[in-house]
Amino acid sequence: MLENLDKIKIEDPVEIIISQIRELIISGAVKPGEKLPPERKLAEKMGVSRNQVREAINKLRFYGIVKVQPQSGTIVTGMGTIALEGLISDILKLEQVDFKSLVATRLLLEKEAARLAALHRTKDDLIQLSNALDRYENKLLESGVAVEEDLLFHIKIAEAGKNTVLKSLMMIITPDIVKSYINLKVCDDKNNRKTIDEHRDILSMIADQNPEGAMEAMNQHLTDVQAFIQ
Amino acid sequence: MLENLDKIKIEDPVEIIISQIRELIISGAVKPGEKLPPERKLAEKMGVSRNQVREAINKLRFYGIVKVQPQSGTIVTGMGTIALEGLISDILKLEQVDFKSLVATRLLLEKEAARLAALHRTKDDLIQLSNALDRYENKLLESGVAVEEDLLFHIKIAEAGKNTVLKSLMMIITPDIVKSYINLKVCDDKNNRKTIDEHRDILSMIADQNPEGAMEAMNQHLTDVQAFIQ
DNA sequence: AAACTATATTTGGTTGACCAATTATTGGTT
DNA sequence: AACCAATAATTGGTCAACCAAATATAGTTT
Repeated sequence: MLENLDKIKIEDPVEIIISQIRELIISGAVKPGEKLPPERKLAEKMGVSRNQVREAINKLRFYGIVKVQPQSGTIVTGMGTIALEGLISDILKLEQVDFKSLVATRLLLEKEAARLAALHRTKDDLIQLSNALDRYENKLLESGVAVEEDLLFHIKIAEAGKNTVLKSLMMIITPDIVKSYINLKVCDDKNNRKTIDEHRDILSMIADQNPEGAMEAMNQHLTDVQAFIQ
Repeated sequence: MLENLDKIKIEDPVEIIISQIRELIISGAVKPGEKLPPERKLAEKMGVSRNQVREAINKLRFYGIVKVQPQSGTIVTGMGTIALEGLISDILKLEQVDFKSLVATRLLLEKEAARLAALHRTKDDLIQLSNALDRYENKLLESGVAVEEDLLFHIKIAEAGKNTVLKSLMMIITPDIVKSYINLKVCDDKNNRKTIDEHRDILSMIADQNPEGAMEAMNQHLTDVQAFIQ
């Protein structure tokens, strides 16, 4: 009998507050550049504590939707409406990502990162990459699993490419990659040898300053991983 | 005489706290899966208020580095160390992005988005894109500036591509694009006609389901914008 | 001794009051 | 009337005390 009852979705108060503020902005009541009502007023109007309003504003600030000026007010930034369009309810933070999109996007970013690394790597970058690769191999042979070290190597590649934005984006999706990989148990002993070789291939292409080769090596590596998962 | 004095970089307390917690994690004192010391202890040890520790933990939670369990404790997630490597001091949030990296990365994402849109667009997507384009043109001809509407059109393209992660990433860098464009005054009357035509080209390629053409049209469009800036 | 229950402690969350910087208002001076 | 300085009100930031849930501890029973 009890299993007929639907689970009640308890909604986080701050999410409700966010959507209320969102309404204020997209309805045009508060236009970009203007100030939001003060925290106290918002709290009073909505009948909640000021701290909760505060936390909601914090989140909005995090996404760059508003900008707070201490002792003055919080102004909504110009582009706010764009981000808000997507904020409908999926609290951003690329939650609930579908795996296909994730790996496809990763492939795109990683290939470019490898290409750029081949073009712009310095001697110091090569040392860093080599060290990261060593750490990866040691950890893998030792404990059989080295997801983090693996991805750290990839991050180092992005660093060598000298494109800060690309690196940031890779770091943003990395947590989700890790999560997916752990869930799907990517790591398998018989694959270790192969992935190590592939990593070395990538590094050598970068060392040779061969952008197309690096891109292709990365492509090979990731499609291998991809194939293994499916 | 006074201009000889260096500006003192006043560091935000919570950033210091973050780096301290970061030290705890990467030093291995608190391993992934384990609990962080309670907020009160951290506050006492560092000689700061609990609220500041609290805010630091909030930020770490945003980045997915820790996960708080109310009335129990805050555990560090497995992938935390990776993100922390890059968190050294540049407060993430792709602050202080260099413009070159930004436009280069945008080009990469937008081209792929256009390609995917040509492959996967539905009839409804075409309607949405057409509407977005209309809004852009109207706003541009009316007020002479339509940065937001411009980017909203691009976001719609990403949506039509059906790759959620790619869209999220585009939404992440969009605010910085807007900021840069406004600062550099991209919009200019004599360019309006051209950009409108280019937008229409992109849309028609997507409508024709021509992925290579869409990619090339997008490439053309963005390199034009890029050239105008420099 | 083991298992369970009741109590005490610890933990993150919440609240209301206070602080300093900013902004608005007021009164006076030129 | 215009400008300016002094004061009052407002605002986001900070803090210490309190709350309820989760956990650890002690006590009791079997």
